[in-house]
Formats: sequence, structure tokens, C-alpha cells
Amino acid sequence: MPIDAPKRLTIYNLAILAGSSPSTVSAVLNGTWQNRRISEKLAARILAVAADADYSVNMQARALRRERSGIIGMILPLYDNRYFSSIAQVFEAEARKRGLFAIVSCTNRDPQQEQEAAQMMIGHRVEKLICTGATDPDSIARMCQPHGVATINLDLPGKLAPSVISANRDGARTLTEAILGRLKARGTPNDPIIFVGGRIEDHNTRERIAGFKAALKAHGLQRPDENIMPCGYSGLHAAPVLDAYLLKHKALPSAIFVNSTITLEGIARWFHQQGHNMSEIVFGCFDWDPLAAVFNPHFLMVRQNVPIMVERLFELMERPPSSADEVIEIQPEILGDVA
Amino acid sequence: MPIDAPKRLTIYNLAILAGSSPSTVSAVLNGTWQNRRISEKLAARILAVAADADYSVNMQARALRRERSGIIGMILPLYDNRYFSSIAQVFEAEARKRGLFAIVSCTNRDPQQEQEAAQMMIGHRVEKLICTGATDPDSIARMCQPHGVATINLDLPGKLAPSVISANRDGARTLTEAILGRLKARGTPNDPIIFVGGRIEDHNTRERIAGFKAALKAHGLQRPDENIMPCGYSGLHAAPVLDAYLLKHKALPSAIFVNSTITLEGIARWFHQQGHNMSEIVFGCFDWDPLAAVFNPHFLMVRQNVPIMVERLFELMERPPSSADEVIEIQPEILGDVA
DNA sequence: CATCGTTGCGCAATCGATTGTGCATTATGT
DNA sequence: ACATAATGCACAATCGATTGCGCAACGATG
Repeated sequence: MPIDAPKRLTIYNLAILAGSSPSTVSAVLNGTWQNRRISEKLAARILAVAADADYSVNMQARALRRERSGIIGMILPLYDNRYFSSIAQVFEAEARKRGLFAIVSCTNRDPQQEQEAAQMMIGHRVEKLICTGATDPDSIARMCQPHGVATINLDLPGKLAPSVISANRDGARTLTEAILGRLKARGTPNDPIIFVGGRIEDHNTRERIAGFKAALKAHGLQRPDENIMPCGYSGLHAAPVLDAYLLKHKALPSAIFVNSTITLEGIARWFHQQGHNMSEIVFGCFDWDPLAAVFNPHFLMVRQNVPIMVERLFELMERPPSSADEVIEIQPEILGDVA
Repeated sequence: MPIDAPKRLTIYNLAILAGSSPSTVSAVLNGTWQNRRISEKLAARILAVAADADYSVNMQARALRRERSGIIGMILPLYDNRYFSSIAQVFEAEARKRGLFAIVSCTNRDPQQEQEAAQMMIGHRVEKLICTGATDPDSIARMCQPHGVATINLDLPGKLAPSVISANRDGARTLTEAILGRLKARGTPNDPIIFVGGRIEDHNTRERIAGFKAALKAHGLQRPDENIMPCGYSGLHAAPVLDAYLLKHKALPSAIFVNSTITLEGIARWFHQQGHNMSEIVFGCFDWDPLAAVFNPHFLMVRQNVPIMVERLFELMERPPSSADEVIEIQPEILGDVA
């Protein structure tokens, strides 16, 4: 092992090795040599030399000169969740297909971290920035705009950039109707049903609540709003909410609309700790996790259509959107045995 | 909205705005101005102008000139799994703490994708490359070496770079003993137990099998090797394996050592489809998923210690390893009710 | 008053790839 | 044979930040 790489390998070195010039080497290596009328013979020789010497283009130099980085950024609340991790994975694969390099940064649903990450992304001269589940997408859009970085919102919409989101209201209504169907099948169509989880400040939760209420109303059921408890996404907040419900009603609700798998985790933990049996209750979860689904096939779960959402995302990047605040809604899928 | 950013904002523009020079602006903005004896007054003025103009350093230019990118790369089999997504998340947070920018790429346990991703990373001049769960880490180390990019292996070890992995053999032995303890508690200490999932080609699976066998042996149990079925990670392969077992033995095993949550998913699906009851069987899984754990608190699960593993990773990066193929083993944790 | 040391800052080269332009050769047309 | 066109390639400027070096202005010292 040498003490250090004696000399970095550049197109200048390659030019000498191949008996040519840097500009020719560059053109050959980046594929524009046809336009420059480089002979096939020389191109082949240069390619051989480059391969032999194990050359690798310096992306920073390329980006600097081209004034475009070939990088596309995404900020994400977290990786550690099947919905978001799947978004990251599909996003990366699609970016790669398009010759773009994806960089993803987690921001923990924290507006300040979101903005810091966006600053980083701008520094790295990303060509676009996808704001996934951002608590404050409009601030990010405003930060990016003067730098010529277009943003697109995913999962949660904003007003200053086009957005791709799930059809939350419709999905929630369908899920709620499925829950009501289960209750009816059990012969207890009028039993109490509650909504747990999410943040009332975020668009998705509000829409889901609207869908939830609409479904109840359509079935002639009126429920007090106190049965709607958007207590945050963290699973920790589920326990106090359930405790309070139990204390007040001296009984568990017959059905629960759970607003995320993270909340579901908290609820399941509470049930286990309290010694209650989850299978006596109808669960509908607006989110999907394969392990949860397979362990509890009777659960009703809504799977957001990540592949389509990401596909639309890239379409928006490629075709300019009709308006700055266009919102594309993607229908999610409802899963669960019709037990 | 302007047709385009009229002029990109650079230190040259800032220098004019602040009535100074590019080199001074640069020094002020990157914090080295004290060394250059720039007056506090001028520094403050430049900072004000920069903030006011919403300036953002061009990282490619900086990287090019400094000959270091400030980027650290990681390749990963997939995001869509709680173990790996957690690794990505912790890695990114730790990198950020150190002023590094993390880029992560999924390679689907495919050696070719691993190498392509490594090429990309080298092109972006990552300062280090972490190969997580790589099927062929040594090839990557060989690719990186001539470019002066140090690699570190995570989760699966290699011979050409230091590695941080879980104590697979110990963990598997402990897990197996816990399973045996459950069997004994049920009064059926000699019932059959099988091992399902993983790849026999990979180090971790081999070590876990060794631990599994060692625990059986220590308890005076000899099991035929045909009960060890490393049928791959995908959940799809679990079904045929279980079908075959059932066909041959006319009964289910009393305990199953499952080698990953992905395999567990396949097994659970099979149980549900076949109408078997999982709770009659002792499950031990060498992997952890919070939802699986909370839905099946009686499951024995091994949680690999991701925070510590990543911490050791960064220590290896900062302190040179004692030898090129040093392997650091991190003890995992065993979870599950002592029901 | 001359010398020397500080303080404060700007000049210009540099990192490596890209690309507009120009200059030799060689083919083609008349 | 001569003008024109096409072919094949190299020169040199450029992207934006960094950094070794040097120079002026000023104060301190003898």
C-alpha cells in the first residue's frame, strides 16, 4: 500500500497516457465525442486507457463546470417506518433510472431540522428537492426559490409547490365504512368507534377525520367529537388517551380508527400491558405494515400507493405542473380479510 | 418569478457587495478568517451581506478545491426493514453530528448493484464507504483502495477492511437456549426445533447456525442437519420449506428459530393461510421489529444494537484500526416476555 | 529618522471537467 | 489543379471556492 495516492488520476493524466488532449478525453468519457467528431479509433483507445487505469470522473468538477449536479434531494421525517422507508427506497430506484443521484435526509418532523437539511441540499446544488411529510413545506419552498431549486411536496401538501398525496379523505371514508361493516356483521352496528393518532395541525389528519365523520354521517351515526383524538404520531401518546376513554366509559370502544402504524404500536402495547384482547375489537389503520398485516389478518389496513406516488412525483418534475399549488391525489388501497 | 436566476450568487458578487475581495469573503464564510487576520468589523459586514443576500456555499466548488468532499457513503441491502432503516437513520444522524453529509444507496443484496453503487460513491469522492450487509464486501474494498477511499464493513464482515458486526454465534446460542427454556417450561424439552431462513453463503447465517447447534449440543440434544433450512431471506421461500417439513413429519415442529423478520413474515403468512395457530409454537427470531414484538409479546426476538454498532463504526473511522481485517462484535439483546 | 514587526487584506494559482472556438488535414467538387 | 467542405482534434476560458504569498499601512523600537 502506498503512503498515499501518488497522483490523482485526472483527464490530464489520461490524455498523456493516451497521447491525446484533456478535452478529447473528456468528450470521450462523457459520451459527447460523436458530436465532436472524435474518431472511433481514438475513442476506443482512450476508453481502454481509462478502464485500465481505473479512472473515475470527479463529479464535483463536472458539476461545477456544468452548473448542474445531477443530484436530487429528499427530506423525510424518518426512515424507521415501512411507509417512509419504502418511499425512500422507491425514490432512490427511480432517481437512479433517470441517471440522477438521490440524497435523502431525515428531519424528524421538526421544522428547524427540515430547514437545515434544505440548506444542506441547496449547498449541494440539488436540482430538485422533494419534501416528504414536511411540517412546513412552504418555508422550504420559499428558501429554495431564490436558488432556482424547484420543490415538490409528497405525502403532505403545501401551497407554494405542487404536491402528490394520498386521497386521505376518500381513503378514510372507505376505511371507516369497512369498520362499520365489520361492526354490523358482528351485530353491533351502533357500538362506539373512536379515532386515535395523528396531528390535528397536519392536512392529512384533518382530511382523514373529515372522511371518518362523513362515513359515520352517511350511516346516520352521530358521534361526539371527543371520540376523535389526534394525540400525535408517537405511540407513547396512545396510552393516556385509552386510559381516559376507559375511565370515562367503563368499557373499551368496539372499534378503533388508528391513524398510523406508529400509533398502532402504542395501542397494541397498551392492550397487552392492560391484558385486553385486541381481537375483540375492530381495528382499522390508515397505514400499512406487512408484519402487522400478516400477524393480524383481521385488521383493516390502508396501504398508500407508494410506487404510483413516486411515479407521479417524477412526472411532475419532468412535465411542468399546471399550477404552482397543484395537488395530485393517489388512491390508497384497503387491505384486510373479510373475515 | 424571474425567468431564471439572473446571476448566480458567488463570493465574487458578495465581495463587490461588501466592498472586499473574494478571498476575504471566502475566509470569513468558512470560518478561517481569524487565521487570516481579517478584522472583526469587516467579517461582520461580510456575514451580514451574505445573510442578507441569502448566500449558500457551492459545495462542489469547495470540494473540488479542498480535495475532500465532506461526504460519507453507505451502501445498504434495502431500506424497507426495521433493522436496516434504523441503521440508515442512526448513521445519518451521526454523520451530521460530525459535519459530514451522508449518502446512502440500496443495492438489493446484489453484488453487481453493490459495485455500481460503489462506483457512484467513488465518483462523488466520498471520504469513506460503509458497506452494510454487502454480499461481496471485499470486491468493494478492492475497488475503493486505489482511489484512497477507506471502507468499513457493517453487519457482514470482510477480509480486506475492518468490520463491525453483531455477535451472531453468541446471540444465536442465547436465543436457542431461551427457546429450549420455553420448551422445557411447556414440559416438552425434547420436541423438535428447526432453523429457517438466511443464506448459507453469508457469514452471519453460518455463525447463527453454529450457535444454534452449540446450544442444542450443550443440552445434550442432537438434531439432524436437515432441520436447518437457510432458504434465503425472502419470505417466499418459507412456505415450501414448511410444507415439506409438514409432509415428512406429519406434524409441525414445536419451536422455530427464524433468521430474520422477513422470513418471519413468510412464516406467519403460511401459518395463517394453512390455518395453523402460531401461539402453539415457540418462536425465536434473530431480528427485531417493534410491531412484531408488540403483537406477539411471547416471541423471543434478538435486537441488534444499532446505536452501538454505528458508534463503533465512527470510532473505526476516526482511530485507525489495529489490523485491516479487524472484526468488532457487538452483543445483541434478547427480548420477549418470560411468559 | 531608519528599521523591524504587526495588522489587515488582496492577487493569482489551483482543484478537474466542460465546451466554444479555431486550426490543420484530408476528401470532394468543378 | 484549385476552391470548398468536411473531418479530427487541441487550446484556453470557465465554473466557484480555497490558500500560499505578498504588499501596504501603521506602530514600536533604537
